[in-house]
Amino acid sequence: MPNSKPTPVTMDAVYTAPGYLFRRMQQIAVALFIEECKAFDLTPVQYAALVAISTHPGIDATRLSAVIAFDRSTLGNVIERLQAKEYIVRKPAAEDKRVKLLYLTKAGAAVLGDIMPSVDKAQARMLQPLKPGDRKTLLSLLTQLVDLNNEASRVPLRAEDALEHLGRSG
Amino acid sequence: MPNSKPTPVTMDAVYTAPGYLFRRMQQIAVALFIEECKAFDLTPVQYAALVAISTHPGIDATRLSAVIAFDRSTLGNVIERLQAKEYIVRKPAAEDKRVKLLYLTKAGAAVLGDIMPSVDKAQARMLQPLKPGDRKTLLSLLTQLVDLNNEASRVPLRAEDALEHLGRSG
DNA sequence: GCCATATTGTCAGTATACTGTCAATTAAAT
DNA sequence: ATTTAATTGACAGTATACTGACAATATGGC
Repeated sequence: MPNSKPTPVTMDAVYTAPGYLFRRMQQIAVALFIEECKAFDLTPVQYAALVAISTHPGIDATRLSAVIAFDRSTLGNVIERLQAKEYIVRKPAAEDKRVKLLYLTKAGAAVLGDIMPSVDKAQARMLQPLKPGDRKTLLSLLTQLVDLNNEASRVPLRAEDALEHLGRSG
Repeated sequence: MPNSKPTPVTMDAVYTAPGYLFRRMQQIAVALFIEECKAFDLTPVQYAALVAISTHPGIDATRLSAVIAFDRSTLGNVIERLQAKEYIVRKPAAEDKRVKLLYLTKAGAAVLGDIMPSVDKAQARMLQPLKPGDRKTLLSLLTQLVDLNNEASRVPLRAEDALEHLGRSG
């Protein structure tokens, strides 16, 4: 045995791990979103939920969680907060007493229209430090990776689920 | 005004936003870490903290938060849990009554050595779906982006802060 | 129609994260 | 030396996230 010493642990075990880098970028992305959108009192998660409800009026919570890939448990609280801010309303479904359907209010539609430029600014800022070509490359690889790893998270994205609610009385 | 209609909102406003993609990848990264490391009862955050304490024995909580770029408030709870698992100990500093210095226990060093292969497996799995060349490209761009956006988060990474504790009695 | 199964929303429990605040303590200014 | 400012660890409050469980309700096989 020429060398039986254990490999010394360095911080590179953390700094070069993709998981650590994704965590950092998520922190940075949220910070930039909050900073650019501080006039609107909406978090990134609440924004995504609003967009999905706007795109799929009358969707229910379970479908919504599949469409934006957020945990159903978590989403309950998000919906409560959006309701408290009077950006959405919940109406019980006619043919299924378990289900509550989600709709944007006028105020919700208004805030969604108003916040868009700030959201775009935040999204642009987080890629800003890269050269334009690199931005495209990163976005492309990131999109592929999220798609190819879709099943790995607890709540895989099921965009097509959004259409199911159209069969309801919605 | 040739067209005064508002732009219709689609889910692309969410799906193509880098912030959303980073959130998804973070969810996926944590899920894969937990799955690969379920035998060890360590979260990604706890793992990073253990590595940092191993690399910088006698570091204090504030320095630790700078070294792994975690919020100081959050880190308090993380340290408590690592202490409860008896992977670290806290000793009051001699020359500064406010400070508590952090050290790995034997059990902490052992679990860190044992968990490494599983951590590596998890990190490899999350990039696995990409071609090897694309993995390198993504990792390179991600590393650059995190570095260039360092100041944007509440707790920027300050790797050099780790050296300050060497001036203590530690 | 009845029973096993699945779905829906909800909740309790744990673990990150960030904001803001605080007391104790130390360092800096003068 | 005394006032001022900064640092440290802690805490309360809010907001994601995930696990596992639950009652109410629907649905399927038979």
